[in-house]
Amino acid sequence: MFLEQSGNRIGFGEGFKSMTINLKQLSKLLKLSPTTVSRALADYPDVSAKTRARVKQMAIQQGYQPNPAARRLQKGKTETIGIVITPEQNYFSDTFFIDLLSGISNQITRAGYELILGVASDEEHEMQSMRRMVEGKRVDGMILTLIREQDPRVGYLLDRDFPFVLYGRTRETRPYAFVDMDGKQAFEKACTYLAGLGHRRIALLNGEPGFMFPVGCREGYESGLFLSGLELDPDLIREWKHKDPSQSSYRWTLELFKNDNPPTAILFQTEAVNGIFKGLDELDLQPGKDVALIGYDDLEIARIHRPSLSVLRPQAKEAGQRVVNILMEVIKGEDPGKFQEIHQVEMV
Amino acid sequence: MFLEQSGNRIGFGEGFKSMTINLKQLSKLLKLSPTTVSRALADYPDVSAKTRARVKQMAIQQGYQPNPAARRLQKGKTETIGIVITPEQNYFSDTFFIDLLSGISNQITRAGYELILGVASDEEHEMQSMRRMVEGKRVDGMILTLIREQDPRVGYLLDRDFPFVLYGRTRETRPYAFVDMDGKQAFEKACTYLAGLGHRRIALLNGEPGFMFPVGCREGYESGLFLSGLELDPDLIREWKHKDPSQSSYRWTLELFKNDNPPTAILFQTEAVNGIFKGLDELDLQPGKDVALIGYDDLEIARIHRPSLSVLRPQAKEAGQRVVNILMEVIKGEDPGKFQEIHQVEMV
DNA sequence: CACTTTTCCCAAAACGTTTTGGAAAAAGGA
DNA sequence: TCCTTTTTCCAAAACGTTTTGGGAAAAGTG
Repeated sequence: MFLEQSGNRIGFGEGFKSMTINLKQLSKLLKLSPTTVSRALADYPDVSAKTRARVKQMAIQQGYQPNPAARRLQKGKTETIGIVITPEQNYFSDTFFIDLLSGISNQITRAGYELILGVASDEEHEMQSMRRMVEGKRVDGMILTLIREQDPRVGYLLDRDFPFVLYGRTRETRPYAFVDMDGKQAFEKACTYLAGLGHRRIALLNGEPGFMFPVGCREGYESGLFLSGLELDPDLIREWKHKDPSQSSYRWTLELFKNDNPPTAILFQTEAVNGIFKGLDELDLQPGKDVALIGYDDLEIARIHRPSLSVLRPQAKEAGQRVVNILMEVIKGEDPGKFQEIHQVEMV
Repeated sequence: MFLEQSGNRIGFGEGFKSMTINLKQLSKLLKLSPTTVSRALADYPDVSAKTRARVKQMAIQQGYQPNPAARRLQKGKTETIGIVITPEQNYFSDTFFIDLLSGISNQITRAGYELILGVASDEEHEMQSMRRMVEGKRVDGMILTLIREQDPRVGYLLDRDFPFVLYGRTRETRPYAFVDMDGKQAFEKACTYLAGLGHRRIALLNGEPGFMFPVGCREGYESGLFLSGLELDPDLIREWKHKDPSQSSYRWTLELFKNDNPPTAILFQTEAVNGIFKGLDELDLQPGKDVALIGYDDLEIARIHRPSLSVLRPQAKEAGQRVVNILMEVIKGEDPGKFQEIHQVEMV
């Protein structure tokens, strides 16, 4: 048994592999018990101001960092939260998701937590990856994105009373926490705006059916038409599917203009942008001139290269931070039903 | 002291919060010592085949998973590896990076490890995030991407003998492990291919100076010109900068065609694609017809919507898997210098 | 049979924290 | 002064694993 092998500082020739100092070693240096040092660092009131200061100073000087594994074991918390992303869904076709992730990550770090990431190729692996995190006691909470109308993940987590927050919404009667963008309001605004410019034929190229977000967009679109006194033409609404080339945004764009009375404006979500441009190009229509376009998401393409395109820009970073703050509350035991936020979307 | 509060299975009304079973509880169920159960699960030879089978079956039946925190504390390994990404660099403008991440994540999961993610807005935070992981004993190894010619991260990790693998290369004399794409060979091939088609004026719109990858691309470009008997015209080489609009790929595209003897083909990296298209559009030049284009990276735009564009497609997913496998070896103590891989890039 | 070897199992220690439940010393109150 | 309260510290237990160092029983060996 050799407790004294600290070996710190009094340098060997080579750089020591992470001269990691212990609570025990630190306490020895301070001639205090580990208990006191631990409590000093945690600002417990039962350690005098003087020694607390002394401890903290020494801790900094020695570069002491509590071993996370030990800490987690004792506290019974992992201090990490999990997220699973799926490449399938074109996640990264714009800066939106990275902004969201950025907000999430920063806030998590600020809380001293860790973010662990799973990448799943499909719905099944998505669930599998999440179960590994939850059942393997690897996370204290989950963040869910790309929510479906019927989302098994939500039921799973609710069933076992596991903390989570949705970025988005789903059809579920039990209360749960979410942060969502107001797609309805955004599309309504965009629609009335276009109508105000004189457009009478406004098309909606809506996102993948099965997901929740397009539902709101459609509601907003319909409500916008109604408010503007325009009637809804089902032929001006299309839903593209990611996996089916015959129902791609490109195809649908071409289809839209086969109409005897073609649209003069199109509302869509970001993922459709390339298909739309390609389609318009083929039809010799100039975006912004022959056809007005308003897309949802802070699209790089739109911002830099296509001034002809209006966008609805969600504040993704802020939303990410909110998601984390809420999740922390839920982990603490707060009622998830209290946290249901719908954020407004600005039009640019 | 209440050791018997297992409370498993014999259900209460409500679903128990993650009926997490213990090694101790499991061993009690089996009437074995925790030691034996642990060793049975780890396939130690000193437990009989019969009990090993019995243990494993019970473990599965009870859904036993070892507590990661406890395991990590005891083993002195975190069983997690870290990566820091930066939104700045347009990381997500194409599927390339998500493919890389996907390969990394899957392989890490397969090894029973965890991937923790940092998102840093700039170089400074990038370093900071990495230090937190390394010095906070939160990871066993690091994966680095977007490597600069002079990259302080590499020096930092080498100095403290911490395991890491680069996706890319840097200027550093000490041996280190990396997986890189052969940008030189790819651009050389592309260049000679274009020359073979009769192009005599081939431009290079190269990536951000300071990063390592464009260096190889330029070498390949120059070598390709040489092999084709073409002479190098410095006026056909431009380097765009992410932060400087006056040196964007868009601006440079316009510039290139102010030349008395303008290019008939352009080589570039993916990030420049939008600027180039915008520029060509403005000049009334049709991509693929008036100007041949070859871009590096598996660009969604190119694949789906712009058949006129050739691409050099790195096998990002496979590369990600290799990075992880190599990192595992380095963590085991293998000499990093042994692992230096340069992957070929296919032209599509 | 007596001895050695092999097979199979286990008690105890260890990993590095935080928390629990005091206890000694100092301060306050009469 | 003596008793109570407050302040300040600490020893020991606990978190849930894996590893160490045997030890008892069973199986070979002569």
